[in-house]
Amino acid sequence: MFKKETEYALRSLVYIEMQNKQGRRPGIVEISSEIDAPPPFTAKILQRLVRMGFLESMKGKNGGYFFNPGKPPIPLKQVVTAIEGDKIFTGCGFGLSHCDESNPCPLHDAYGPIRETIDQLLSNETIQDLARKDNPERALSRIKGN
Amino acid sequence: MFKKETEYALRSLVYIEMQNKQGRRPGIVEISSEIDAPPPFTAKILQRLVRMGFLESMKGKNGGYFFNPGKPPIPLKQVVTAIEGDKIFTGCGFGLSHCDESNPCPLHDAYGPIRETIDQLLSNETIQDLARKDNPERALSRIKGN
DNA sequence: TTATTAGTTGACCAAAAGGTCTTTTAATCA
DNA sequence: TGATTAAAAGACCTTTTGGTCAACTAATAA
Repeated sequence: MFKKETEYALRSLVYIEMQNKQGRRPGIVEISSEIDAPPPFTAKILQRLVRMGFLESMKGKNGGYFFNPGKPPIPLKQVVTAIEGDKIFTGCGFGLSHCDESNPCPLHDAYGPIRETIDQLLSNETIQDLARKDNPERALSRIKGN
Repeated sequence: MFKKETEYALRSLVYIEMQNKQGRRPGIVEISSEIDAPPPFTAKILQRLVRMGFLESMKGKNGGYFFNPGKPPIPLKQVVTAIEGDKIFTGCGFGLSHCDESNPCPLHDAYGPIRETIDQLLSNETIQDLARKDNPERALSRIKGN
């Protein structure tokens, strides 16, 4: 569904939000270990997310990653489009150009609802929603990757 | 949604079926041009599909690709899994392992229906269905890629 | 004010996906 | 049978994705 970079980004953000709510600012080593991702790759991805304004970071002792509590919750769609673009929300399931209601490709009618469902889910769910879904211990035990 | 190889495979198969129904056996040059894919890459993909038994080919004059009319229609899911595996039908949308009903990851409940919809569509639709969806001229004009 | 902690940066490497090219093999028709 | 047509096969190349590494910079606490 998503590429690795997007998966790691989503998992990192959810984990960081969970820790922030406990008053902690997790660092790269902790985050990458908890979400089961390679530390240097995780660092690179988080740097990008910081530059794009999704979250903030602090160097030095007690440093780490954290969300600006003043900002609104972040829909998953924002993260996905920032990393992968909007092809998944607009593109044709069959890989065809010139595919719309008036000139549908053979798969258009069938694929439309799928695209709709994906779009709605990722528009409505936020990082903060996901971090809230469970109590922290249970969520933590299941956020590990494959 | 799919990788290029899968897209080209599906488009090639639909085009070949459409031509077969007109009593023709299209070759690589014709197919790749009609579906807007690179000829050598298309050749490679079709060779694989032939080896996997999805269709047959003939060398020499009047040669080309064709389906064995005795075989049953081919669900899109068969082609997709043969090329990409079944990750799209079984994997977790969030990229997590250990994700099932009894131990759901944060996205599990929301993603389930999407996976279901995709699975059903690709299980029910066949190459032959798609080739039948329109009259050949209209279908041909819209099967071109992006 | 310096040692330590922790994020930043950019160059680099490896694997997979996407794509090309050349040689060989097989079928058919003149 | 030989010329022609068209697929088969495999080596090779390029780009993207995934991932690593080492040097650098900033914050802070002792």
